[in-house]
Amino acid sequence: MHPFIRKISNFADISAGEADMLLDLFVTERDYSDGEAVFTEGEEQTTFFTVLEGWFYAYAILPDGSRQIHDIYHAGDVIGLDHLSWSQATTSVSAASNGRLALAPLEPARRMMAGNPHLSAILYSLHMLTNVLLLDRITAVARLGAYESLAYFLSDAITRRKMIRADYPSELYLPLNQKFIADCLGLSAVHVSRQFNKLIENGVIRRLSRASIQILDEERLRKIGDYHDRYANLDTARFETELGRAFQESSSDS
Amino acid sequence: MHPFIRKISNFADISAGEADMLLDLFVTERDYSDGEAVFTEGEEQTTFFTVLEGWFYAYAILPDGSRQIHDIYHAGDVIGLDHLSWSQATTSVSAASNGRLALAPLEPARRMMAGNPHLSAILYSLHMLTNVLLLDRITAVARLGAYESLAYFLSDAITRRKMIRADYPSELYLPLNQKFIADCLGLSAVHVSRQFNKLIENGVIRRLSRASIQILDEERLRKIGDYHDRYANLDTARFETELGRAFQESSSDS
DNA sequence: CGATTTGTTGACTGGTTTCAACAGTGGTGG
DNA sequence: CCACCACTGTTGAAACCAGTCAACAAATCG
Repeated sequence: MHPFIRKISNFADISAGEADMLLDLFVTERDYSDGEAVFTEGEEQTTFFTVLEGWFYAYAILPDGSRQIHDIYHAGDVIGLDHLSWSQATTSVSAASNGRLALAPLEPARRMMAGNPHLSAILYSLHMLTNVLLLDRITAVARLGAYESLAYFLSDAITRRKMIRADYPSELYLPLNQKFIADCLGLSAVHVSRQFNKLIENGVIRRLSRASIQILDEERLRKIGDYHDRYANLDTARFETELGRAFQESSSDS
Repeated sequence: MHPFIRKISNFADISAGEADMLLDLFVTERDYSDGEAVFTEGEEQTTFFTVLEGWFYAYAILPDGSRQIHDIYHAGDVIGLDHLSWSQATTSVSAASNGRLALAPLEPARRMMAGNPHLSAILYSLHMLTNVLLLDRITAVARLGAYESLAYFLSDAITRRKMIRADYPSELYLPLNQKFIADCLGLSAVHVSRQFNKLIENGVIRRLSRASIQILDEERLRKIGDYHDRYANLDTARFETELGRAFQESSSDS
């Protein structure tokens, strides 16, 4: 199944026809190599994206040259929905590994959203979800120490992986170097290294290879990072019945 | 003019009829006194809100008892739009001063959004705006020092005030104590006090009374906090013409 | 006017950064 | 296949920023 549809079906019922409508928006695919820029802050935008394969990330560069990473995108995630409201990108996005994106021009997407309020509602909900997750991240970054903050980061990475494969194994493949993680959390790479080893010492995780770790005690990791699983609490029933029905009624009304 | 409409008209053309449709959603008004809870994380929700008067804020309490403030709401801001997707509140909201809210039940709101894609698009855009602002806040909190971070906070407060009155004076009324600001930025109250005085020493701001300050050098303040005015860059023309038109066409099509 | 809350100041502590040197790893080309 | 090189992660020492604690001052409220 297409990763985008797989992700959506985690929290919303979507018919085969609707899935096709969504996928029809993505008229182009493109490969990116590790480190390649997808777009840069300020550039004029005419498409949005979904990740087919690989890791991508959004970031900003500060006046002093340091980098703040805003978000990491895995297979199935949507990139650049904000291009619907800003013609110019508000952040920069690059590839964190070799990968592949599907591109959807904005115009047909706008029409599709207008014509299909149910799908529109799903995208709306997806957007709210990222918003709530962002608030959790602010909390983690602003109020937790480096050790806890890193635990939060890893918990989130696991949870997001599980969205794509429920039976995701306890090995977590993380093709992100420690400078990268540091720039997510507002820490220094050196300190991330220390906290990483502290998690290993405490028996919470184990290193399998350079780019992958094994989670030994997932529950403890989540507790350290005070991680709330917002996906689980997303009220899909309500969303489907009330919001979806309201939209569907109205579109068949007129 | 109603503060909610005044805020929206800052970045979207809205007809008198549409404004009335929106305002009709708010069937109740209620007064809150300083410190009173509007709702608490986990509580079942059946309405969303807009601020008529006073200051409100969203926050979370961490396991160690510390508080992270997620957002501050002024007159015209919307509270609890996420209740459309979660039946239970994901954060807590309280009054930061005496104030007044207008309440809108969710059901009619859903129907209105489904039936009027133009208004729906406006709300969608409003949501994207808060999302982009959140990313800026993460950057400020995670990567800037306390001095810069405070400058960011004040810049944002000014900008948001100006959304309601373009001719807003250089005096900024801030009925928020320093512990409150500290909890926004993930700092200690003591340290906020020190950075505040540093801004005063440097001639950037001046204290008028306990609860209000005067901005002496607004541009410098923004520069210190690396503040980007996202409202200014919101592409209203594109939003109005393309997205609005697409929605309007489709609703008159069928 | 006294009581409570809020802001200020100083000394101390602790977490995090920075710098520098080094080790391990992977990749590349000879 | 090996030698070399670049990149990434590790470790220690020192500096720095921010937190904590405590005492006090100032403002606000009843």
